[in-house]
This record gives sequence, C-alpha cells and structure tokens, in this order.
Amino acid sequence: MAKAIKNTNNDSFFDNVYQVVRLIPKGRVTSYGAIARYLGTTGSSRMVGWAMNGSHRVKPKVPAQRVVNRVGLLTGKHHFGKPDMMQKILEREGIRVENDKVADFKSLFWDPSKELEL
DNA sequence: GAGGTGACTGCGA
DNA sequence: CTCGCAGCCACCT
Repeated sequence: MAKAIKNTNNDSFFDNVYQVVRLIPKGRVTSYGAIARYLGTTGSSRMVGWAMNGSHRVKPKVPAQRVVNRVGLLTGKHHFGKPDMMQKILEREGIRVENDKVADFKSLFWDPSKELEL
C-alpha cells in the first residue's frame, strides 16, 4: 500500500495551490487558510500545507516561503531544508521577518480570493 | 485494512 | 486577554 505519493502533480487541488502561490506578488505573503478558502477547501487548510510539502519537487518551484500560517508565522520554515532558509528568502524578497514571524503581516497579506476577486 | 500524523483554522472556556 | 479542543482530508506506517 502507500503508493509513495502520486507523480509530482497531476491533482487539480495541488496544481491549484501551486498556481495560486506562484501568483503571489513579490514582497507579499498569504496564509494556508486563504488559499484553502480560495479553492473552496476552507476547512481543509491542512491539505494546503500538505500540498506545499510537494511544492519543492514541482517545477517551476513554488515560492512556499511566501505562504505562512494565519498569523504570519513561518511554520514551514523547517521544511526548506534549513530553518533559516525561509526567513532568508523572505528578507531577500523585501519582507521583514522577526522571531520567525512576518512583520506587518496584515499589510503584506495577499488574499487570493480578494486580490484575484474572481 | 486500520490507526496516526500534519507547513492549519476557528470556536469555546 | 490566553489556553485548549475539535474538524478537516490526504499521506504514511
């Protein structure tokens, strides 16, 4: 059993997540819940995070560093290989990170369902 | 086949 | 205000 993950990404959900994350403007951040809600899986915010788990092998690589939890905390920083890598990237993007948390998160927050407005 | 975990969120006390 | 619990769905053991 355990089919060792499906091929990269042929799933609509995963693909959708990657698509949205890639649409995040530089210097901006969003939350898993925002993406989940945008996809209609509001309650399944965890799935978004899981999708991010495969974001590293997806091409082009998804800027998962721009995706944080609802408070702007870099919860997935440990998944970048190095706990400091995520923060480093964010700082390079122009985002100020303090204590593993995005500064002015609410200002930098980018809501797909709001910005994309469908 | 069944149980447990997880890059989360929202609501209740 | 902070702390705790339940819900959600896919992947892993």
